[in-house]
Amino acid sequence: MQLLELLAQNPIFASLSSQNKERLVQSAITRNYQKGEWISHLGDVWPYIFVVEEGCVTPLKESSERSLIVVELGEGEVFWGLSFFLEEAPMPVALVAKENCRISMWPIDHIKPLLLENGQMSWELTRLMVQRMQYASDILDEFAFQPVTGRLARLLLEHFDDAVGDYVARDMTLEEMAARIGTTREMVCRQLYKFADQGAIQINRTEFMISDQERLENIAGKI
Amino acid sequence: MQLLELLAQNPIFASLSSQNKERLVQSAITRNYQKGEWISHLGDVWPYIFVVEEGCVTPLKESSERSLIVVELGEGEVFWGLSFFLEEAPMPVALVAKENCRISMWPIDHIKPLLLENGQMSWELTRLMVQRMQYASDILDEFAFQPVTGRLARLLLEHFDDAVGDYVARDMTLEEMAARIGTTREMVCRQLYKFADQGAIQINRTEFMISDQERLENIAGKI
DNA sequence: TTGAGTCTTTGCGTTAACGCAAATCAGAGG
DNA sequence: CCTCTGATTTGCGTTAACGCAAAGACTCAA
Repeated sequence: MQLLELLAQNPIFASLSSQNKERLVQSAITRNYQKGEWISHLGDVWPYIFVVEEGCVTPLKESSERSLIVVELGEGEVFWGLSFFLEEAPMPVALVAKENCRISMWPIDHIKPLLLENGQMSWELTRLMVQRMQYASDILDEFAFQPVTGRLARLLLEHFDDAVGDYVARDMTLEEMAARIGTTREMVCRQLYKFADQGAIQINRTEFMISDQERLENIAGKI
Repeated sequence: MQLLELLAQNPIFASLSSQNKERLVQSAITRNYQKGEWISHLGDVWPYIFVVEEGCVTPLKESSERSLIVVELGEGEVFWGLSFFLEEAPMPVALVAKENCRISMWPIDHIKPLLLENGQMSWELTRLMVQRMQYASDILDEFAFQPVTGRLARLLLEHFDDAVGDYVARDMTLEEMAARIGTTREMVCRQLYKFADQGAIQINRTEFMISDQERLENIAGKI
């Protein structure tokens, strides 16, 4: 999709005059990234806001030995570095291209004037921020209150919703699942086969299906 | 301190005309809460923004059997329910009075017009939001990557900074510490005495001191 | 077809975290 | 001073989570 169209469809940019939108398209810094390439690093001061034009970007946290995939940003989604709003604030996540992708970004100087004079744009930005807060809050909930078992069950339910009653290819590696729920690939593997023992799922090396959704939901919610 | 003065000192409200500030003081819903009283509950739709006039309010998360104290809001600090910005969004935390306190709050209808016409106010609000994000992100980091040991060490360092080299009263219960780092009081107790064994702190039933700050910092950072 | 590289699976041993219950202690109030 | 209440401490047993290493299986390209 054209950048202009993406902006028009995004609640944050939609309220701008078409002249302003055009201008943004002109001034955008557009870049392509290969799968696996790093767009920015944890701790960077990275004062940009960007929109994903094509492909998929994943913000992720890292420590020695572990990483945590926080979310996936697909076409049309907007994200920004904290120092976009707060000078010197370092990135709390790194940005990595999950697939080959193209993003368009703007430094704060290009956007702040628009925000200050355009209340609606600020408002929508604030709303998006609140959504992100809500999301972050849910993740924290899981980490604080749910054991690995519950977090994995939840991941399966939301990521493999088309696997209810049907075998589908396992399109996430154990490593990736582990990174999404904050554990190790071995743990994920063991848990998967434990779910299978309990009859909630069926699994083999390459395929997978949710055979008893309700049971899996119980595991996700209550244990 | 007078509400008007609190508003004047708060970055968010400071940019308003004094007339608008006066008006806010007039229209504020001011309430007193007893220590331990609940101001709002987890999951409520609570479309208010408020400032703590006196005392201390703690947002906390709850599950059966556990609770997690996210932060403490002291005099002059501002907080809001998510549905202040996002209709129907439920509170991701409950609000509890940590001490007797007084807060002044406003429903969204009173604030939104100010935000839309006052870019500076929106901007400051956004900045505060970003700070909160950063904070939330740090908490998530701890939960995802740090074991109980590290989280507790960190808590000691930041909450008992006056205990470096001096005995101070233990003014947090084990239960409270547990709630701050997401574990149980027994775990906290055991860990404290383990720190003492390692020579990082000295502790008895009522008092406590950090005898080797550096060692504690090592535990907080690296383990 | 072979071989390197990548994933997955599993066995084994270790440490972390937990839950329960009993024992102990400090402080408040009579 | 005595008692009661609530907080702390500790012992014990159990489960969850982990790390390492080895063994299979699959992919892709030479």
